Amino acid sequence: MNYNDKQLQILNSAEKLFSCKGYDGASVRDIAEEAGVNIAMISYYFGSKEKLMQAIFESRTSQLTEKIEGLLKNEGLTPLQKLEIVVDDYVDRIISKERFYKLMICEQMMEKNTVVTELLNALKKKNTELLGKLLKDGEQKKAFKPGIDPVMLFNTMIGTVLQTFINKDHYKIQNHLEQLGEEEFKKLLLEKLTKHIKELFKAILQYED
Amino acid sequence: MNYNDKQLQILNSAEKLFSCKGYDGASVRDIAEEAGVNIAMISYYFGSKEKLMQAIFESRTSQLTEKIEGLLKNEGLTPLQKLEIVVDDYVDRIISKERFYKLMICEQMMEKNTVVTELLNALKKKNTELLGKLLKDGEQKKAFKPGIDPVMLFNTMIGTVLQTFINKDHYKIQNHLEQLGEEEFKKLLLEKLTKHIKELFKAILQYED
DNA sequence: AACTAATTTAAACAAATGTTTAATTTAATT
DNA sequence: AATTAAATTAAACATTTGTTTAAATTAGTT
Repeated sequence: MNYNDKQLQILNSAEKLFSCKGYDGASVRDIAEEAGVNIAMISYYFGSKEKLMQAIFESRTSQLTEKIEGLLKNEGLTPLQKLEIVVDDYVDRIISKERFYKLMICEQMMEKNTVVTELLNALKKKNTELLGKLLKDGEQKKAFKPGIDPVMLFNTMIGTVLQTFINKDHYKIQNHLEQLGEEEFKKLLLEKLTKHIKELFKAILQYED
Repeated sequence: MNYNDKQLQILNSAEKLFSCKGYDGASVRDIAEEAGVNIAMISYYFGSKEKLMQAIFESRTSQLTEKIEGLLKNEGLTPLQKLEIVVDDYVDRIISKERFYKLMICEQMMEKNTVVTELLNALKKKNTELLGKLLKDGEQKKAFKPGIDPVMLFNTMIGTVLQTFINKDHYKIQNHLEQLGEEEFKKLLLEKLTKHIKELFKAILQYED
């Protein structure tokens, strides 16, 4: 789908308000004001509030698995290297698209919008499939222990990152980082998180030697 | 706070509807109907919808850290044994109080209710403090590696469990467990999760030997 | 039985909700 | 310049929202 500037502005404002006030907590008037457009423009362009939500998810999740798919085909990398790139990619993605991932959690919990739910289910299936392949490949090459559940591994990665982000103020205080600006803090979190998750993965996936 | 039967019924119904429809998505009429009481009873007993939300959090979080505090004082256990009990306790708690923990995630993300936010912040602080002490103790006894961040460890535990629960339908399908009943499935998840998290913790906390 | 306090009710309140309308302005095409 | 299509607007629409009211009922006390 190709959106014009005004449509993109509405999508961004809606994503922002949905993520910090919730779907029902953010009114179309709120969204219109934030986007600087008339209320009627939302129905005009997207049909309804519900379809606006769907449009957010469709636009934000398109070409999401492509990067991982390309990575898996790369023959020059070891399974562990590939896995580390997957971690880098996911942590970075969640951090840079924080709002959308917050929205995603809510939608996964509530399951109010059928279209969104089905879109996310397809995405989860695809992701599990790709990670499963990577694990199987590593297993065959004696790089990973056998019998690792890709879903569990995925949940640890995503869960850790999201939980850290949901509690990032608490993390900031606990680690005495109050003086850091938002961008610096995000950078630090990204480094800490990728390191932590890679350690976790290596520890349970690799053979001790 | 001591609540009578009718108040408890309202609290339960509100928790249920808030967790599956969101705070703004669940109307006081919905809640009253679910609880089988007149709409006005909510204002009568709790003052307002907002204060009803606060009452849920206050009633569900009281005496939450006591168990962990008692555990830490127990001199007969090794730091690793204590940590494993903490994991058992948290996984079980989240699984048996799924609704409330869903609510908690939402509230942590939105931060709309100041009273709830402050209550949760105090809880996080206390939890980090307790886990930090346990890690320090294990460090001194040469059971754990030094320099582990308690917040990061906590986020991995809570994040993994919550993420698994948010995606439990997907987990069910991926592991071909569709025939299992809800209770059986929960039991299986509990076992899988505690095992997985304990493995993670041991792998990054203990010295290789 | 009489009285008081607590509970429960249906109805009403204003405010806010998502969506639509019909008129107007802007842009594009002929 | 005239015509058509697209974009934008303020106002109105019917519902739904959280809360309050004032009357009715129930329970507890004297």
